[in-house]
Amino acid sequence: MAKNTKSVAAKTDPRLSERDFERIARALAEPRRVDILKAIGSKDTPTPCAALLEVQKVSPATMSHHLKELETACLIDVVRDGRCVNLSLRRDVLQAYLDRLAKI
Amino acid sequence: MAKNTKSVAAKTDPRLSERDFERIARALAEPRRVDILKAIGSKDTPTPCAALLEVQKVSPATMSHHLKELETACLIDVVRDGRCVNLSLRRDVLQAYLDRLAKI
DNA sequence: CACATAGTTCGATGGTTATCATAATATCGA
DNA sequence: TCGATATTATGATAACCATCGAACTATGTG
Repeated sequence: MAKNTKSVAAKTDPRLSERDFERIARALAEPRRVDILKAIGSKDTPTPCAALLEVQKVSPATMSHHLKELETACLIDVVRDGRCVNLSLRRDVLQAYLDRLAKI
Repeated sequence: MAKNTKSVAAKTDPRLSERDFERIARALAEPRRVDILKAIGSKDTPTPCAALLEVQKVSPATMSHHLKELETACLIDVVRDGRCVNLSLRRDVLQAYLDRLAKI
């Protein structure tokens, strides 16, 4: 997982590779993942995975799958804290994606 | 096809329904369709379908399929002129999608 | 009318993926 | 250490979708 994370540059002004760009587009193509992003982005503090499960009606396995997709697309940061996992939105990456699309 | 086209408001400041939003996201998830959009958007004048086929290495059937997806997502306007079909990018819809994503 | 040209539709095929149940892993508290 | 909690990995299933060839429609040209 670290392999793909590295393909996006540092937190400020990330340059998206073609692969990053495609991954982000595919990640955003699933409404459920957009909902998850919205939930994560609505708070300033990292969102616990468990909190997402209370809102989204999916199994933990499915949630884990979606979170991995979002992480692979570099759209979220994933930080483990004991048993819990906290998610935060990478607004810089989202913005980089929007900037790229706007150039069409 | 007209049914879905109507769900997007007039050319200025289109309001995207949830369905529109999801359709656009799915349309953009396919790199080939993004390439097609780029080609269409790179000119100020409508792009003939045949011109796209010269660049994109897909069969006419596949091209037709992708164009339909883009049209259904309201991302392009399709105008028939005799035997030819001319495509133009709906920048207002693309921008509406970007605006919506930026609110996450 | 006969033929060519430009796209579309249909059906089939192979690949991708969303979903879940179950099992596994990891961490914390008693 | 034992059991509970949180998440992840695995394997299976079903739905979705990109692609193409072949048949079809519509339009222009001789």
